[in-house]
Amino acid sequence: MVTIYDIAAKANVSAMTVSRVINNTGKISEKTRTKVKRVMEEMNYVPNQTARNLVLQQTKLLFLLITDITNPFYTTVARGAEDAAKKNGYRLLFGNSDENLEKEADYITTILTTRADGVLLAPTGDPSLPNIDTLRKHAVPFVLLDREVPGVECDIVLGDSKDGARQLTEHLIANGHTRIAMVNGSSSISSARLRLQGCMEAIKLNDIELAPNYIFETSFGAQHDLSQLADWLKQLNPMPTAIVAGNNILAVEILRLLRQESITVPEQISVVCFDDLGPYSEAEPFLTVAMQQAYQFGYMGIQMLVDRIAEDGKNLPWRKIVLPAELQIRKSVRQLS
Amino acid sequence: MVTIYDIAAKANVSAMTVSRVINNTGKISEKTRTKVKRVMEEMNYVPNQTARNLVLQQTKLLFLLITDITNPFYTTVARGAEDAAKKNGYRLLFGNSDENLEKEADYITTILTTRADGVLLAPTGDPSLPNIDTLRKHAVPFVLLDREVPGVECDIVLGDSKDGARQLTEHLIANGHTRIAMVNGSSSISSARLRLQGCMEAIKLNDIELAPNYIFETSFGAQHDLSQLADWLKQLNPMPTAIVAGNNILAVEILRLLRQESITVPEQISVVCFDDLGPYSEAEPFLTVAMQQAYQFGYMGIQMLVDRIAEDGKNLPWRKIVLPAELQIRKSVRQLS
DNA sequence: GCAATTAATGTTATCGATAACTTTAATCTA
DNA sequence: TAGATTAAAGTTATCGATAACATTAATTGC
Repeated sequence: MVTIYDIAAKANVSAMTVSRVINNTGKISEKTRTKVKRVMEEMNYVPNQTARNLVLQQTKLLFLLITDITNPFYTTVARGAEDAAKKNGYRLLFGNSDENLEKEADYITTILTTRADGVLLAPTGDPSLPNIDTLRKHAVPFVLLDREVPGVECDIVLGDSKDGARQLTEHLIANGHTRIAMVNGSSSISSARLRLQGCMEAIKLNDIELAPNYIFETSFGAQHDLSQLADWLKQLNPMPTAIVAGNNILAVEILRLLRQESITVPEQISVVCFDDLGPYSEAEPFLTVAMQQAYQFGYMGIQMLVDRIAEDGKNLPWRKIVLPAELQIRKSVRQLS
Repeated sequence: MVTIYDIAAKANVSAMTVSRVINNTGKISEKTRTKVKRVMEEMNYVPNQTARNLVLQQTKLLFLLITDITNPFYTTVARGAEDAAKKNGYRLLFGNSDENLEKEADYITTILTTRADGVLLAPTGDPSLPNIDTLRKHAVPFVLLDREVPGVECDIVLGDSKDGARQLTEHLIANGHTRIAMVNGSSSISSARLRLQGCMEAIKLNDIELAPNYIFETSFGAQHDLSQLADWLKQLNPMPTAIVAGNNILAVEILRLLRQESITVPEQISVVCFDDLGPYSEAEPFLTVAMQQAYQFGYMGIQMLVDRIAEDGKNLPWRKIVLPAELQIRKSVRQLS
């Protein structure tokens, strides 16, 4: 590989002069500048970022750790993050924790080792606290994504989970539904808790009664096995007329189960959920959802992270951005009577 | 940040001894090993990968450059790639060229600068040749993904595009279709060419005639604007009874257009395509597709790349893997009399 | 019991860049 | 025109690790 010294030798200048030309710093005569540039061209010189990182003590690398790479919500987040990173002169590394605390811990180690300049992190849930503490201990700037963690004061981008869930539920109620069930992610995840709260509030405000077993708690990730969900559904008596899914992935699983059981949507049961289903939903607009501004999650998250890195964490107060969710009415809710 | 020297000082040994403990090399007495390890624990030591990269002349970083991050095919590829990278002790950096040659060139520069050890590359098409030449010039090991580029001898993972397209078309013909149109990606992309060929072969073998204007060429990416596609469709006379889409994204766009025009699928027109639509297709199995082994694309691609890096490009012959596509019959094809 | 091994550790140079300081030559000022 | 200033370079040290070689102490063999 061609180094700065090879260029220096061929151009008959010192390495420092070459460095100055590359970085446009210091005073360089036009003559040597063009000469050095020509030699760099000739020799196909590419700066060694590794060496630069070492001396500059920064990598210009940010890390985005998401919990489910197959979820279009996170794919879109990634896009926004990528664009914002690029705009700010950073590159972006991705990781996927699969809603798994150990994988998350692994990635945190990777992040420390990689010496990324900062992390945009969707924690797996409240138990992520030790992992986040590791970041803090090593003074790695980070911004949380989508989920709050009790005990962690930091910059964060959230969706308005409570309000979104309330909207979904109100919509069901407005369509005459009163037997509303909910399939939700783990209660150790702040957004899952808020979605449940939003749902319950709407129900209470409308003087509806809800049996406790109408709420099923599982993981936000794809289910390997639908049998538990199936058992839960079968045991409900009377059957709910509508199900609120805590996110898009759970909605897909519910749809899959209902197909399997030959229960039609929305004729026999209505289904709504949080988060959209990606490009496919445009072609076959079916599910009624509370749509989140996924791209903005990523974009603003990275923006806050970059600001935090620039401020060196000194005087900038913690910032919290809450992005509203918007009800997108489609065809998965039946109008009752 | 704690360095190897801080550990050395506190443990009363040399930096080299610490390095040996970290890397489990050389001979170290059990006593000093445990002492050093304890000090590392105490001081929260994390090795500086940047420094290591510099001296070892490798980054243990691989780069995956895909052409569309919103396409579930590539998301799944990414998963396979991530798993394979991890298994081989590498980390993976992603990039998204958006089917755009300039963005691709940008990423190639990033890759050179990052000093990634290798690249798994889905080229935007035949015009990617100069970008690939840049990689070659700098001796960066790479493996191509999904698309061949004339003039480039290298390791490559492909899908059997021709056969897949043939299967799709034969399926349409078997269902009584004879007026078959195709919406395809750019003919500067090898897989698009092969898919067209496969389609044509099936048509010819069955003595069907096909007007040239039944073939519409566009980009494999999402269309900003459906009007061109709409114009093309309207001008067809007679209307086709079936459309073969060159990939999943195009199929979604076609479905979107047909909805907009109130043309029902499959009643008025049948639609099939290459590549599956991700998890949703399980919940709402609708489109008949030629399913590709996306995960394997990524997994085997990285595996080949790692082998190539290990062999230092010397004696290993170029390898070409062709993964079959499998017809997945669902509900978007109408049986004609 | 003493040279020859071997085990355990230390020293120095290096990777490729940049920061901080130094040197040389050219230009300016009174 | 001498001394001060500035422009345009060059030198040396450094970032944090590891490779290669050097050193010391302990153990072995005959």
